[in-house]
This record gives sequence, structure tokens and C-alpha cells, in this order.
Amino acid sequence: MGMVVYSISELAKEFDITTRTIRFYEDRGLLNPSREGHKRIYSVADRVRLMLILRGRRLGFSVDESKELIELYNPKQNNKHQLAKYLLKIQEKQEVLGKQLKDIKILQKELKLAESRCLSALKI
Amino acid sequence: MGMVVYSISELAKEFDITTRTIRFYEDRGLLNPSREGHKRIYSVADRVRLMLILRGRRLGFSVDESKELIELYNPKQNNKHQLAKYLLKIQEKQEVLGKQLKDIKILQKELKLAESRCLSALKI
DNA sequence: TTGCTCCTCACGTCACGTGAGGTGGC
DNA sequence: TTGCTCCTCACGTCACGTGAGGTGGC
Repeated sequence: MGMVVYSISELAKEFDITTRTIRFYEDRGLLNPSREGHKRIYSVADRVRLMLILRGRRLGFSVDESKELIELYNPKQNNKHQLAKYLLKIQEKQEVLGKQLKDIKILQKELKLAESRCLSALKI
Repeated sequence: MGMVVYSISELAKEFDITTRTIRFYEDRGLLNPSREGHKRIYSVADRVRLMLILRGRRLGFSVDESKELIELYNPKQNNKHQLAKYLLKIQEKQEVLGKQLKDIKILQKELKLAESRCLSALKI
């Protein structure tokens, strides 16, 4: 049974975060690794969850928002009311992402302009 | 002389932030409105600075980073060393923005998928 | 024993949120 | 006076950063 598992420091190194950050997500209920004595053991599924958290973080989602988003991937036995609520959340996120996309494109243009001004001022 | 100016609450309402946030940016040296007695008076230039701060914020920049970015727009009398340093910052931001763009596109696809799954579960 | 990684507190920081308590002009 | 907006502290919160101090196996 070749179970692939990870230590906390392996994940921290891979994703360029601190172990404190990973423990914090556990504290907030986003991760729940198994233990070997006191040591945390992370499964492949735990690693995926961490990736999703970090993607959300890069996009400015709060920990609670990321938690909700991750739970969207696990259908579970949702009733209609829950589903409608989730649908609303999804649509809200889509709006925010649309705005962020615009912002990024504007900033990219401006950074290119600033870059070329810098370069010409440096006479390269 | 039709000088266009703004009160703190006008700007707060326009950009959907609190007055506390605006005062905070002043505290951190990003804004420097004139005063009329104790009241803050914001010029068109102040308003532009605030817009730039908020754009940086939406993209996950710290206040200090936004401050630096804004100063990129004001050429001033930069020496070569300063310019080279700024160029590096610009290129770092461009890398981060590239990653964020990718993340957003991935999340958008996943949200669309989640949305259609929700909709079909709700039988709309 | 040294060196490595792991652990649990627990205080500090950043970017504000949120009252508390007060002033000023229509 | 009431109602509105403005002000200055100042403590609280969120997402961690950063040691302090200690354990466990090669």
C-alpha cells in the first residue's frame, strides 16, 4: 500500500509558506491532518485542500470564504436552500473575479509603461 | 476659480469604504489632504491617489507597496540606482500579476462548472 | 551529545472595524 | 435643541510572523 503522505515542512517548502500558516488553517478548521503521535501527517487530499486555500488567498479571499469555496467542491447532501445559497455565493465570486481581472489588465498596462519609462531613463 | 474638492464622507461613499480607512491611509503617509479647521479637504489629485491605493489593495498589495507604486508615477529626480530598484519592483509585480491572472482564469472555469452543477441540481 | 524536525503556547504586526466621547454649523 | 457630519483616541479583529521553550528519533 504505497500511501503518499507529507510532513508539514514538506508542504511548507513546496508552497513557500511557513509551518505556522499551515497550522493556522488547521486551527480555523480548513485542514484536519491525521497524527502520528504529535506529528501531523498530510494526505494527498490534504495537499489539494491546501492548494485551494492558497489559490483563494492569492485572490484576496478570507479564510472563511476559502472554506466555503472548498466546500462547494464537495457536493454532500445539499438541500435546495443550501444550493441556492451556494449559487449566490458563486455568482458573487464571479463578479469579484471579473473586477479583479479588469484591475490586473489595467495595472499590467501601466506597469509596462512605467517599465519602458524606467528603461529609457536608464538608456538601455 | 471652480476648485473641485471632496469631503471624507463623499470619498468614502463613492469608493464604498469607511472614513476610518481613508484616515488610516493618511496616517501611513499615502494621503495628505489640506484642512479647513479640523476638517479634511480632498483635491482631485487626492482622489486619484485614493483610487490607486484601492486598486493596489484589490490586487493584494500592502499599503507600503501601494505607496511605492504610486511614487512610480511621480518621476521626481530619480538617480540611476533608484530607477534600477524601481525597475525590479515593477518586474516583480508583473510576475505576481501574471500568476494572479492564471489563478483567476482557473477559478472562473471552476466557478462556472460549480454554477452549472448547482443549476442542474436545482432543475432550472 | 549534536543536529534535525517536530510540537505548543503566546505576544507582535498589519490593515483596518468599531464604538466612545466630543465639536461645529445649518 | 435636534440632526447631520466631522473629529480624535483607543481597543478589537483577522491572518498570520516570530520567537520561547521543549520533545523525539537518527
